[in-house]
Amino acid sequence: MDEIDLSGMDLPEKERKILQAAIGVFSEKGFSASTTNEIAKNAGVAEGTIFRYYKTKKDILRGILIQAINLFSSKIVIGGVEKIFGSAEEKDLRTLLKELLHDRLKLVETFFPMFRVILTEAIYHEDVREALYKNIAVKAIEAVGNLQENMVNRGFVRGDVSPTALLRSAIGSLAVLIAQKILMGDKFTSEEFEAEADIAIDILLNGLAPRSPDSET
Amino acid sequence: MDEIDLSGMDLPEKERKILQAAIGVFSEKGFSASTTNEIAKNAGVAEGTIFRYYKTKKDILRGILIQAINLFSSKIVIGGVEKIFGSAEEKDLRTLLKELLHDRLKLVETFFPMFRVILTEAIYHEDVREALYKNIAVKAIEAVGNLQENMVNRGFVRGDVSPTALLRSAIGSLAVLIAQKILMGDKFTSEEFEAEADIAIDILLNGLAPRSPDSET
Amino acid sequence: MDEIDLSGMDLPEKERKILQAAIGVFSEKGFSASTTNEIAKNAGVAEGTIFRYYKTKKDILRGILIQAINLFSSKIVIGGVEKIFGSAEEKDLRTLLKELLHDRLKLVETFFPMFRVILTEAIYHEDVREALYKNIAVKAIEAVGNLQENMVNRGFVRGDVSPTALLRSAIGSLAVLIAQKILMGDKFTSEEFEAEADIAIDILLNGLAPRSPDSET
Amino acid sequence: MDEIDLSGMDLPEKERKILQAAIGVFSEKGFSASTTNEIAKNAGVAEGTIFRYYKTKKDILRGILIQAINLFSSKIVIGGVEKIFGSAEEKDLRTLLKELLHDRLKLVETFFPMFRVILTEAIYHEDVREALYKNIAVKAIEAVGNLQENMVNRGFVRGDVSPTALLRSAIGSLAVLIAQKILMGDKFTSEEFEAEADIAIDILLNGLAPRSPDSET
DNA sequence: TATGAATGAGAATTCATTCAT
DNA sequence: GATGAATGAATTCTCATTCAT
Repeated sequence: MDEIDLSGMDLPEKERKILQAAIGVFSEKGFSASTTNEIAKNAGVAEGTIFRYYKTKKDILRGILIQAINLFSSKIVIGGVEKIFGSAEEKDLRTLLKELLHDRLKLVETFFPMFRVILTEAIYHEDVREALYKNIAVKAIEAVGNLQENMVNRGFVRGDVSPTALLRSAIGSLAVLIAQKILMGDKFTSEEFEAEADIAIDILLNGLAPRSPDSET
Repeated sequence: MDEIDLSGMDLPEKERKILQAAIGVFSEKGFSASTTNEIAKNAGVAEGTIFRYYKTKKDILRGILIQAINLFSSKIVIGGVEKIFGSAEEKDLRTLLKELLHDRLKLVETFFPMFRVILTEAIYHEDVREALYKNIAVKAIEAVGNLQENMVNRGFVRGDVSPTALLRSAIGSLAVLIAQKILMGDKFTSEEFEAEADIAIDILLNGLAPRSPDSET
Repeated sequence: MDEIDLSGMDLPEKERKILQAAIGVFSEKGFSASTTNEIAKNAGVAEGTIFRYYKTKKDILRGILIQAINLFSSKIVIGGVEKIFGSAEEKDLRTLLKELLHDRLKLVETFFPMFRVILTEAIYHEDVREALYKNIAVKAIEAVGNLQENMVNRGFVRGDVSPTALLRSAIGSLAVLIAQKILMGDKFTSEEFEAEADIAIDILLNGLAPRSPDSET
Repeated sequence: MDEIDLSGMDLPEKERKILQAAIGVFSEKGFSASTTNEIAKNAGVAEGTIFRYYKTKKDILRGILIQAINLFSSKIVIGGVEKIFGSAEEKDLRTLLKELLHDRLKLVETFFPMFRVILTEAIYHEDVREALYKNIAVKAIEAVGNLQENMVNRGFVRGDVSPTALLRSAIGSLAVLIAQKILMGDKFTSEEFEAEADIAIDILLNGLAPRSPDSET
């Protein structure tokens, strides 16, 4: 659950180790409760070395945020969505959403420590929210906008709602499920999760209201 | 947005002041970054006094959590839902959900500092999640279960999903909206929020998929 | 040589101890080379206690400077001069200067650690010089101005030079001697010092140039 | 005001740069507050290089002191005095002292950073004072002794005081003026300085006491 | 020889907690 | 009970010095 792979981001060897260790420690205890001493130990460097790369403890956090935004914005997060929806000519939306859910779950699991750090910061700091919004949310909305027309044409989604609303509802439905799986994983067997996922997607697609009898055939 | 009223929970005057101040300070900076000195100042008591009521700083947090669970579990949180759904014989589900959304938004706004503290703790601590789950989630699911039969009979909701799933989807849809409103409030005018709320509820009720043409008449 | 008595300046017991210790340590090693740990030890308080009274190490220095200016400005420094010159109707200038020299020497010896600290700071910091100038030099020049008319009338000093010039020359002549005594004290027996002092005062009064023969009788 | 020229002292290129940079930095912040990192930067060498030439930071200071003593002892300090007093057969003492004052002022201005460093060290360290005394003061006294007989014969100075006393009084009178000019230069216009210098020299020559009326004619 | 990354001992500062009043 | 001064362990950060390249 530790050891996020940052090797893609070409940082000096030591800096990467420090960042990686910091993500682990911050994620475990939160920023303020973490000590540079512990980060140094986990990174396998001297405490002083940390401060060659990051002027202050706070700068480490900033470093993490920057990496996170790089990581989540274009390449992985948005890219993943586009790959799933772009390549899948033949699949119906239900299948696509299921794939998406699993993909996102894996993403969150992989980057869980980083997520936790960022989430906490976002909860407390306007400027972090702002940065996430600008760098991730805006791009995601754009990406959904691009997909939507195609989806509408294929009869997959309603055409009468904005990409924002569409995205929000999808995120809401899936995020709650993912959060539950991640945070209370031990209450969920895999099969249960699959079943719950199917239901959640069904509700997302068809709504809570009963279908009018004739439309179900 | 400050000054949560805990007067219902009969605590010694000073203790209440301390808790209230602590909620404010923890909410602003997080637990670890907050100092007992600042709490004392905000509470208008001497620093030493805090330690008459709470053996350690951590105990203050525990005190907040206990209050929070009391507050959120039965009376306010679940109670609110029951009142809305119970009393409203004549309204349709769309209206009820709208009312619920506004009620929950007001709740979150009122208790925002407390929420923030609890949320952060829940993110980091299994035992807090456990406590919240047992004391709040379980009750909420029960409450929804009780409502559901009635709703199904009135043709408001599908009868083929569990209360858990139902609750999860509803929470997902509405929570994202509330979070957005709370955290990025300045990007939302009231009218925009109303419009977005209507759409979110519509999606929640009817789904993302296009209704089959004949069912719309 | 340590233990400056600051008891006149009513400071809290602990604060006085800290200040006193700081003067000693700063004087011995200079500000930057001194550690708060050593100050605390010398003051007999915990290191943390220092920071209840002075937010930063630098503030301790500021505290010393303030005390020093209080001490040196009115009461002791200027006051001493006035007492010597004011009360002594019958004595000639030579005697007065001798008394002054001894008084100043004692003053410098008593406050040597404080002196050293202030001197070093003054050498490096414009603002300290400014403060000393405004609070001490200006007053001293005034005081000399007040004395001068009386002196001129009694035929003791020339009336054709400004108080500033007069003060400067007097300080120059005496300060070098005092500095030598303080810094190289072990090269000076008391008798030698007295002899040198007499000569220095004679030169100050009569100049380096040979007196014109007739004026010597 | 920076950039002391040490090129006379044949040191390896890098070593000279390091010393020069160190003088600048030490002079600005004092020894303890200066960092080898900053010295390296100012010298345009790597931090490690410093330690090839000087085993410790303290050794850099020692290096400066050695240079300073070389510089000030024979050549510049004493030499300057001898040149002024030796060559000037026709001038009177007032003129000579004026020339000396200007020469010394220029000297102090030129070597101000070095001066500041040495002065601070001398204030704190007996051994530095000792070194300065032996290498500079003793030679200066000798030099003055050599001049004095000639001066006395020409009716310029009193013959009844020791070279030491003579030197001390001269230094006292002129040093105060130079210090004031250097440290509070902005309070002095050039003309004011000249006027003050004339007065100081007059007092040094003729004393503070009024000349006996008949001797002035 | 020169470099500069890495080190770790040591410095200033913070803060929960204690306790005499 | 309430206070707030005092504590000192713990924390962040600095910097002279070393050493592999």
